[in-house]
Amino acid sequence: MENEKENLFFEPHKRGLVKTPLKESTAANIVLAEIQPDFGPLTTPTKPKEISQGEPWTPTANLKMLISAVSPEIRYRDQKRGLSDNGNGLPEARDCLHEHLSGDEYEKSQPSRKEKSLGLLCHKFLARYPNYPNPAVNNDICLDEVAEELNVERRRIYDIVNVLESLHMVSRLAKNRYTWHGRHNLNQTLGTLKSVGEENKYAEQIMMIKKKEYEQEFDFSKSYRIEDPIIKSNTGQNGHPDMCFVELPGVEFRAASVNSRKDKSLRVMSQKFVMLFLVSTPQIVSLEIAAKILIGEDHVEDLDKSKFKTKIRRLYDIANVLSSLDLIKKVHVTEERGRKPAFKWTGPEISPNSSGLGPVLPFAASDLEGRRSSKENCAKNLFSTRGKPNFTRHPSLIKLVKSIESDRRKINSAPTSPIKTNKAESSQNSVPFPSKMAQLAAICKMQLEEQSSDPRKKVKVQLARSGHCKPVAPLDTPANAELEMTAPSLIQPLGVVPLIPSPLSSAVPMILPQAPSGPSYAIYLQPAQAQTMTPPQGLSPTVCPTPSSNATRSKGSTNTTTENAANDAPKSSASARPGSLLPGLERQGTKNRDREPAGERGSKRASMLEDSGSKKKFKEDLKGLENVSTLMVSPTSVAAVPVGNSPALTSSHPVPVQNPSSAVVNFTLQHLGLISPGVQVSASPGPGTVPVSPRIEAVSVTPENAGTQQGRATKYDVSVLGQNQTNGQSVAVTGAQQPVPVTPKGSQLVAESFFRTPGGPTKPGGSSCMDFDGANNTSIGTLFVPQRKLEVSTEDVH
DNA sequence: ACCTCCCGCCATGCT
DNA sequence: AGCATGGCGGGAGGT
Repeated sequence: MENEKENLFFEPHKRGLVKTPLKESTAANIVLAEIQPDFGPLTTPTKPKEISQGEPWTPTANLKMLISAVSPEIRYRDQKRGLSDNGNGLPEARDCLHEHLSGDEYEKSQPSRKEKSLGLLCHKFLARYPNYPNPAVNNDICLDEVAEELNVERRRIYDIVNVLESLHMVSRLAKNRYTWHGRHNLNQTLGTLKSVGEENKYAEQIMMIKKKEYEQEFDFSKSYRIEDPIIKSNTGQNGHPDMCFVELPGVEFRAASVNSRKDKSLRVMSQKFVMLFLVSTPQIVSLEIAAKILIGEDHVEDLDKSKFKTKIRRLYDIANVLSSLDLIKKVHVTEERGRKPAFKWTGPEISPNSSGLGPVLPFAASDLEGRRSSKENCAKNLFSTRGKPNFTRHPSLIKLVKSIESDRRKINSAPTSPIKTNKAESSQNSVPFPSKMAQLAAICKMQLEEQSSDPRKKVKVQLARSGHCKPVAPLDTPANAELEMTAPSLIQPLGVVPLIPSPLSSAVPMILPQAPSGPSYAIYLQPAQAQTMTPPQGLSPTVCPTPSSNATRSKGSTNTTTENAANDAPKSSASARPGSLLPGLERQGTKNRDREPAGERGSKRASMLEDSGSKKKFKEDLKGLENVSTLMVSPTSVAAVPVGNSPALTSSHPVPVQNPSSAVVNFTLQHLGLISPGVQVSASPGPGTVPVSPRIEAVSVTPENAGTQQGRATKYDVSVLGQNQTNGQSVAVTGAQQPVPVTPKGSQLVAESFFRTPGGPTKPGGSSCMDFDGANNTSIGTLFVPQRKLEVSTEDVH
């Protein structure tokens, strides 16, 4: 029943009509279909495949598909094989080919394991939907259809969807059906996750683990136990209950039944994993540490090797999806002991609580109880943990959400129509370009960069633009986003607002319909604990360092660099960029940009794009910077930290998180060797604040596969880095030019389906930054870092 | 030999 | 009972 019903819905991207249940019939057919598309795109603009057929997003999707096809990995493989099809690397295509091929060829054609990777699959999946979908359009996703179209088992789709769900990029509508939200909620979600992570003292936990590791190193006799008592103790005992699944209004799980599943561990793990990145200063998290922390929360005691291994496996799964989203990228941290797989956050810098959650909490607390029941339905399971839900939504919000949702549903259900044509056109337009591949690559790259960079602004997208816009919505969106970008305020506000955690204030915002700039839904989840909790930031200085500069700040520099590096492969294609030329492409690029402040991205982009040569160089430079910034290694660090350093850890009270956090961060960094003792890292709070400025003694980076580069080891001076960053930032700022701001942000649309709360953005507790500094100073003095050298090498994520 | 992580069995829980 | 979900870990491809 539901199935049928679900089937009836048509997915936006698909051509609506179809939905035949029939298709299940033969996989072979499916395969073929897919293949065609894949091939087709390269040569023909037309989209053959059924999948995207008419969708508005098709063009984009096609591009993405192509890009993915062109991905370094694939190319690499092709080279090995000697295959050089244009991007035919896609598995599906191969499958089809099989029939025609024989023997070796067949083997060659067979999809390699990589081709079947979750990351690639996720790319394909993401290619189907716009980053910023038009809420007015039906954004339903039918898992069955997707699985068929992508020619994968449904099980795989669940893996992807679960992670996306954890980021609120999709929400479950019903059995087999999800609604695509894209990145509209991403910033908020990340802000919330960051807040939660801070509350949970993840930074401290990370420190503790590292500390232990160090100690162990020194003390060879000790065995390395995965489990960390400390961690354990920290968790939960501190009075910090585990967190609950972070939910955003409008994004919550709709199907109660579905929602109630048991633990949804993958979702929870995903959120926690993301939290680790958000709270750690270097924003590099090794799988080992992540696994330990995640395990620690649940059952420290049980830790055993197999459990650890399983956790690692899951983390890889999650990491693959996050990588596809350009939120993280794989790197390696090399220590004396050896290399450890790790991931670096390449997503947007998030302001500490953009969502404003922290403050909100208080209310939540009251609500909690009442809400709890309802909440349970929705999310409780997510974060299973202990019982108390840390975050919840304000009742009023819930109501609003419901009404909104209902509206949205209506809208969605409404005959959407449209869209595809535009896309098709756009896609075609793009086609004209000489080298499609190049274009694609460029696009991809850009997108990646943008995406990764910052989300800060989320724009809502609305597209209001007239007419065709709608259909095109997705595409348009980007433009809008850009416009909004101007309103970095969303994110930045942090600085402005005093840390004060005014719960109320935060709460209020939520209710508000949103300001134009506001991120999409607001929401907040607050921990049940709120009571105990003090607003995280609150404590300390309210001052925000860089309010004005936020845009420029760190994020731009760091993230950007990273992204650039990551994306390099395609670079050559940059030329394609000319947005004007390619509507479709452009749009995509734009989309990505949305998140960020226009300035940074634009500037970056511009520079990059301008000439490939310079671009390349630029890229390299960035990369170097990136490496540095991210990793910084300090060979000699010192060690030991006073355990005491983090009283907070031990203490259960709601101590001001930030202080501890900052201290922790510093501590952590030092341990890691990322920063030298003298150096302090600023927490990144802010939207862009630059995180680290430590001097790096030596960094060795391993180039990613992308080809990017060369380089391996490079040493950077801090000062240099700083400069670079600065420059970059400034540049970026100026660069703000993003093309297109066509529409006024105004987005009235907002009202339609989404409502955003201004609050989130505004409230940010910018404080964290400040706090950190203070904390750092103090902590720094005391901490010692063990000597070790760390190297980080970035690799492409498979 | 280790790192990744695909694959799909099978438990869980809703319909 | 049947089906949708998704936990889980064996084992194999990659490097």
